[in-house]
Amino acid sequence: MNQNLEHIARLAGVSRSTVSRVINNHPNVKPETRARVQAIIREQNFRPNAAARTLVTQESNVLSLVIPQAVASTFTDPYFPMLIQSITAKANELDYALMLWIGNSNEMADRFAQRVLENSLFGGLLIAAAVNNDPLIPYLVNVQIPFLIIGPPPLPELNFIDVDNLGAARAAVSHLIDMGWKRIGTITGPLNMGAAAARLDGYRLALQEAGLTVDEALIVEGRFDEPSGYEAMNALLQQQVDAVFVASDMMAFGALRAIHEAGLRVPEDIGIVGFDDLPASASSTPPLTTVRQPIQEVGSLATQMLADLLQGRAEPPYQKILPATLVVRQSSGSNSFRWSSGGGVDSH
Amino acid sequence: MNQNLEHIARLAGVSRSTVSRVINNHPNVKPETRARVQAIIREQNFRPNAAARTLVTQESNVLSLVIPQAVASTFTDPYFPMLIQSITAKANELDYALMLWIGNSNEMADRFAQRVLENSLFGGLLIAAAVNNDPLIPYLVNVQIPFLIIGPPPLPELNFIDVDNLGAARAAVSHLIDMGWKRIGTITGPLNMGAAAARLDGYRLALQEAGLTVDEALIVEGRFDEPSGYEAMNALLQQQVDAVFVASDMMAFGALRAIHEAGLRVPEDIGIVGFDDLPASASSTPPLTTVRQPIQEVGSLATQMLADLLQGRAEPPYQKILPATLVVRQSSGSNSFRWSSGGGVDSH
DNA sequence: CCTCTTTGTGGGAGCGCTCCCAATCTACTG
DNA sequence: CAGTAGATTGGGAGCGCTCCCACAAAGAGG
Repeated sequence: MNQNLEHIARLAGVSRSTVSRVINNHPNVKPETRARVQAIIREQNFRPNAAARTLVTQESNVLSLVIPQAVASTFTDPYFPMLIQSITAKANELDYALMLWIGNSNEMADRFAQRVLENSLFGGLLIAAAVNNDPLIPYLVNVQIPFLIIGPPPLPELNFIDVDNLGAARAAVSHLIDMGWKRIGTITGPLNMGAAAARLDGYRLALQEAGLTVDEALIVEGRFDEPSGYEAMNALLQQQVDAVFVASDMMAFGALRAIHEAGLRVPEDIGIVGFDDLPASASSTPPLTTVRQPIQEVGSLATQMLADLLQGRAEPPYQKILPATLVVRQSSGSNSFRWSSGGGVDSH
Repeated sequence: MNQNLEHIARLAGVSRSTVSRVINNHPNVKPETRARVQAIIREQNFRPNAAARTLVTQESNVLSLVIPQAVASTFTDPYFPMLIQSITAKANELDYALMLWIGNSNEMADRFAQRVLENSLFGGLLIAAAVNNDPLIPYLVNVQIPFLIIGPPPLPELNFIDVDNLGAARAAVSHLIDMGWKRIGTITGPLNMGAAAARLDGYRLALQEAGLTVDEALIVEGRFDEPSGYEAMNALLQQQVDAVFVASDMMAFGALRAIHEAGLRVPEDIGIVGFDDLPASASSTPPLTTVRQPIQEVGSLATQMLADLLQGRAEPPYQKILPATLVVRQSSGSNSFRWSSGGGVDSH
């Protein structure tokens, strides 16, 4: 039953080698021979054995995307879905297959890393949302598999693509200061993740630059998801903040919910800036001022960069930082007089 | 540089075969030999070559999840993310790696199918959200790769897992009728998808059973996403519907937006029932009455069923239909008097 | 007509692994 | 203490492919 090159070769009256040449589009096959072989291949529904091929060439067209430790909520937030989608799209375009590894908090990180390693057949890896001290990174360095980090790299010499988290956070907080808010708090992501830490640094920097003191009581750590934003905002309301920089839009939605429940209005009573610019952020109540992260571009570029690395078109360390821009809408303050982007019409 | 069994064997002073036995946990290796070999493997950071292994055993621990044609919006809807997450979790648990294939509307379906086929090394496939006439299905049948459909099967004898779309839709619409609504429309999913068609059938059935006529003008086709729900609802408002059964929660959110924009209230003026029971549906305004689909369970079970098939623990056709239950909240009507589930407290 | 290149084709070797069988070693039986 | 079953180990074969080299066939040039 199992077909192989030899089988096709026999049917076409040629040799294994010729069939191989036809499949791999090598030159030096007589056009009519090529046509005959191709016909048989189609007719027999023959697909060359990927394992055998990989074995001999020592390379596969498989990339892996690794998300070391996802919680259930990771997937109600569109960030990862959008990232995954842009990665699969680019991978398909470049003719790579994508292997998806999502770590599970219950599983030991170490065992997970082992499993990923054992199964990533020669391809490269994309690591998203790595936490500090993830055991996978040292393993990979050790084993010399090409890989690229999506986000801030835990070590300086690694390949990575990131957005300018610090700069964008700083711009967001400066904007809140410009809008006249005084007591500005922040809701951070999990601080063992580089992106969350960088955004917090940006927050501190902006306050310092404006000559304001950083009050540690106004810094509350969240988990990037909606419920944690809700909780954190409730804590900040106790601290009488009048504005908040929230490190993700999902948390900002949670914060909005907490603020509304407390009977306060945005942006009349409290100013708020998010981070991500999710599709839903433009139509929240009120529309959210937020930092636009080019999520899809990050995914797409990450894939391209890894392919460059694998195919020798780039040398490590291969690093790129994309800008992230502030999108001013209504949640950060009544702004019709100074930030008149577009029509500048206030909500009715 | 490249390590192999022979290399480890030499270092441990044993043969290739023994190393293989250690790696595969075969019995009949003297405990101290086993320990020595394991030590060397760890020390050398050795990982057996997956391709070679697959080549000889003719089986791999790779499953593929195929989403034949996703649009960008597919991934702002939590349905697929939740499905993917439950599948990866189960796959990891069963020691399978997961390959993810997301079709792209621009790419020819046929070429996509070919690529999937060529790269799915011996493992089985999970097909989600298949559209009718997808060329992948006949290919798979032809090539005899084990696969399982998530959703209604396009052919009767295929392996599949589905939820009772028809029954649940019928219950949802019956509920609207029970709430006293008369002119009940529906927003369907893309009707070339089995699940969408089945939900529409349920809608028709419920109306017929209640002795109501089905008005084709009250049936509007959407694309399962928020914007299409918004558009469809605007069309239905023209038709003066007083209630709507919406085939996905995302579309229901869009419908809610359209209704609010039109200055109408839910559930005072219009009753609405969704489908999916996404996490956000419990906290929408008003909380959405919807059909709870056990998305995660579907993903998890699908993976388990495919593994059963691959490992010969089940014979095709292997089929399962899960119940979906109506969750009554506030959007379907003021219900404190007849559907007093829980406290039955109305919104204040 | 003979050499020399070019084009097209076939077959051997070998990628790293598993599986089978044979060989060896051990421990126990009568 | 021979005899044997069982445990342990080693090496050959072969999975299906690509790559290299050898060779045949077909032109090109003198």
